[in-house]
Amino acid sequence: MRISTRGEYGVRAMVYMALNYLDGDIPLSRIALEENISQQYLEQIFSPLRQSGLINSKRGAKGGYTLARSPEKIFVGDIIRALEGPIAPVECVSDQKKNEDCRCGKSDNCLARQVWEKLRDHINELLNDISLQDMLDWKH
Amino acid sequence: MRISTRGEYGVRAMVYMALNYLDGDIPLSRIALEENISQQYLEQIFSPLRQSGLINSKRGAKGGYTLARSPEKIFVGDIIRALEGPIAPVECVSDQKKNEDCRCGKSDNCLARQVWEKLRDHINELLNDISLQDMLDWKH
DNA sequence: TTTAAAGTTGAGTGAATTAGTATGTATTAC
DNA sequence: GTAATACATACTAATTCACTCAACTTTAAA
Repeated sequence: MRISTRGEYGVRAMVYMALNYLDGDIPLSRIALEENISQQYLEQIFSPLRQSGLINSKRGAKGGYTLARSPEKIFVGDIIRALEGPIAPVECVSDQKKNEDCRCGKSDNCLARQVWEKLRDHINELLNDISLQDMLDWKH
Repeated sequence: MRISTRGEYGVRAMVYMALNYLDGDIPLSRIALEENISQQYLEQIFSPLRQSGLINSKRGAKGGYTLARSPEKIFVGDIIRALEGPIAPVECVSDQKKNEDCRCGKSDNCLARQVWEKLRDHINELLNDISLQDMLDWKH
């Protein structure tokens, strides 16, 4: 039950962006430096964040990234899903999958499946309810 | 955010054991057949389940496995933890780890960490609350 | 108009993990 | 003694992870 470093770094980077929301465009070099993450790896991470519409980019000198909307409108769930795809503890309860694709072969009376569905929904509800602004507010 | 097939198969096998709780010793060959899981792989999965005290084993002909206690006293969280270790979305909120080991270097004001802690606790609370008996009761 | 700073893209890579197989040993019922 | 079972260890092919590397495009500023 681990998220990858993409998700982990992505959340940290987005929190950093939220903390510095008023600074305008923030170059990756700055995030890489302050969060101690490889800049080239961050580039890979920011690409799907941009494609998901969570951040805007500006190319060229003095360019960088900005949050696409205010921190209270961006949720951890958005970030994780952008970076790791649909949140699902097993393949057969992922959005793209239908019951029939289940490894277990039980089309509708798979008791285990109901656990995975509950777990999936629980995780999504939690992560969809934590905004970047919520996280900023936690700061003592 | 996936669990491994060990956890997935482990839960299915344990549900099977619960469904057939009154049958006495159940050999792996039967579970492997009915749940369509490799018997050799199941052997690897049952070893930590036994070491965690969730099942008892009897060797030799007519041997097999039985639940170590009744289905209402065995929880999905027990099974997952036995097979995958502590449930934690990132390493730095795993039981074994201390704050200082965190990749981010922020000893106590890591905002991201608080998300992972909430997520960890949420998942554990859910899985610690679903017993095998609960699952049997779901059966239409 | 040049230059440097920045984003964008795709390929490559070594290490680790996953999802199993394969093989052999020990124990027990009959 | 034999067959059925648990137990244990080693092996492996494929995949994923966590990056690095290299090339290109765009833009601001000198």
